[in-house]
Amino acid sequence: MARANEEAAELLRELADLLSITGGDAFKIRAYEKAARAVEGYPDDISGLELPGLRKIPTVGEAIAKKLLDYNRTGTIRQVEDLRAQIPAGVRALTEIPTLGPKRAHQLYAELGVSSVAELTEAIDEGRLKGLKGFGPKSVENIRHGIELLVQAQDRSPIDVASELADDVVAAVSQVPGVERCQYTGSLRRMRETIGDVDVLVASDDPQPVMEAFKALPFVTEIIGSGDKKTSVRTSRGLQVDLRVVPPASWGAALQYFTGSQAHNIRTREIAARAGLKLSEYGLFDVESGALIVSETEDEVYRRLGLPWIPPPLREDTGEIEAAQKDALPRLVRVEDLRGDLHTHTDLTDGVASLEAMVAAAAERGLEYYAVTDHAPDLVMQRMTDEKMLAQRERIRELQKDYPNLAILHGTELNIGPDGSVDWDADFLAGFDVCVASVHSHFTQDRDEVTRRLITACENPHVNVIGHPTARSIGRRAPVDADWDEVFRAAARTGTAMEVNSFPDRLDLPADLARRALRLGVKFAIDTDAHSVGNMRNIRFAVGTAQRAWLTPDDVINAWPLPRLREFLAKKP
DNA sequence: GCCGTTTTCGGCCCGACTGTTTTCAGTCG
Repeated sequence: MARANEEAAELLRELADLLSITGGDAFKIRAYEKAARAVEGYPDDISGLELPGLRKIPTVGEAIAKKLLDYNRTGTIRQVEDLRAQIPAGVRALTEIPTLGPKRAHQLYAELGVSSVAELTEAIDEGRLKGLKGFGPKSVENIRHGIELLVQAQDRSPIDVASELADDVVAAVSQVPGVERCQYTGSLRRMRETIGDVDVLVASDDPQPVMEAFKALPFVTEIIGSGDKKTSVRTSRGLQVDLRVVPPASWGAALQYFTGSQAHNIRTREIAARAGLKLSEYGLFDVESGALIVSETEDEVYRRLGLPWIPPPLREDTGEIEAAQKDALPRLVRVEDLRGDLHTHTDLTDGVASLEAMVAAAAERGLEYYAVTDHAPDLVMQRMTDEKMLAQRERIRELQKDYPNLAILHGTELNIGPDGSVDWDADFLAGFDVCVASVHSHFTQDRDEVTRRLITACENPHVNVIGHPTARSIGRRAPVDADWDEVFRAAARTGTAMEVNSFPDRLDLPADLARRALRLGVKFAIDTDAHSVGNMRNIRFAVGTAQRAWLTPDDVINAWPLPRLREFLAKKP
C-alpha cells in the first residue's frame, strides 16, 4: 500500500475530527471520513496524481481533490494546519475517552482551557467541572472512570482472547430458556485482527431472563448499561461485551446490522433508501406503507437489496458492495480448502512436540501434505547443524511409511540476514522439499535496506515462501519498514509465496498488505507456524485474515493439489 | 463536501441508552 495514501487518509481523518470538535457541518465531516477510507483503499499510489486523477477516486470531488493535491505538493493540507493552530492535539485526544465526544471535548477546552487528558484529570480533581452545563455528577464520574480505562486498556484484545470469551458467552446465554438463537457478531465475526469489544446477538421473545443471566456471568465485573433490548458489561478479561436481544423474526436483519462494519451498513442502508426501503436491525421495510418486507435471514435481506450474501470478512466498504453488484465477489478460501501446512516446527529446535506427534496431528487434521520446517543454523540459539537436519530427513523418510495418505515434506525455516542472504548454500538447500525464509532480527533497518533484503531473499532460487513478512508483533513490535509494492513485485516475478501466519499476535501478512500483494500477482501460503499440536487450531485466524484480503483457493499454494504445489516449489530459473 | 433512473438543489443510515439543559442533545455502535 502506498504510504502517500495512508498519510493523506490520516490527514483527512484528522480534518474530520477537528471539524467535529469545532462544530462543523455533520455531513461535511462524513464526506471527509468517507473520502479517507476511499483514499486508503485506492489501489494506485496517489502521490503522482493531478486533479483529474484524484477526482477518479470514489467520493472525492472537487474540494477534496484540491486538498489531496495540496498534500501531494506540500506534504500536508493547509486547512488541517490551520485547525491544528486553533485546536491543540490534546483536545482531539480527549475524544478517545469513552462517553466524551467532540462536542463536550470542545466545551471543556473553550470554557476551562482543558487541552489534554492530564489537564482534564486535574480539572476534575479540583472540582472545576462543577456547574459546567451538561456535566452533572454522573457525567463527571463517567469521564473520570473513562480516563482510568483509557490509561490501563490502551490496546484492543488479540483475536484469540476475544474469540474464547465470545464462545463462553454464547455457550452460557444459549442455555437460557426462551433463547432461540445466539451468535457473536461485530468485528469478531468479520475476523478483524484485534477486537475492541465482543458483540453477542440473541433471538428471544423474552429478554428479561437473558439479561439477568448475562449480568450474572462469573467474569462480568461491571454493568455499563442495561435496558430491555441491550446490556453492556465489562469483564475480568479486559473486554467489554455488548449483548443485544431481538425478536426471533428479526434475526437476519439484526445479524446483518450488528456484524457491521458501520461503513458497510451505511452503504446497505443507502441502497435500501434509494429503493424506497428502510433497513434497520428489525428488518427491511417499505418506507411508504411501513410494511415489513424481509428480516428472517441475512441472505434474504441482501437479496432483496439486489445483492448476493456478502461474507462478513469483506464487509468493510472497501469494494465489496461494488463487487456484489457486479456479482463478482471472490470465492473466499476456507479452512477446509487447505490441503497442507508449509511452516511447522518440532522439538528439534524450538517446538515443544516431537516430529511423530506433530505428524500424527497433521494426519488428524486430514491434511494431504505437511512440511516440517525447523530453524536453520543462523539462529544460533536453536543449535541446528547440518548433521541434525540430515538425520531428521532420514527419520521423516522412515515415518512416511506409516502415512500412506499424508505426504511428509522436509523443509526448513531459514533466517534472512541483514543483507538478504540465508543460512545454507545452494547445494544444501537443494536437498529440501520446501524452504521458508523469515526475518528474525535487525528490525530497525531503514526502508531501502529492508526492501533490498526481502527482494534478495525472493530472488534466491531455493526460497519458496517468505515467512511472517513484516515480522510485526501485534501490540509489541512494529512491522519492518519496506516498500511493499517493490517486494511484492519481486515475489510475483520470482514465484515466491508470501505467508499469512496464524499466530494471533502475528497475522502476518496483515490483511491490507495481503490484498495489495494479491493485486500485484503474488501467491500465498496460509501456515500455522505451529510449535505445538495446540497451535494448529490457530489456522482459523490466518484464514480469516486471508478472507479479509479477498484470497481465493487459487491464490493459496497450500490449497493446491500436491503435484501443482511441487511445480510451484520447483520454482525459478 | 458529495452526488444524481426521484434531484445540479436538497438531501445525506438508523436506533438505543444515558444524563440532564424536563423534551432532548450527546455519545456510541
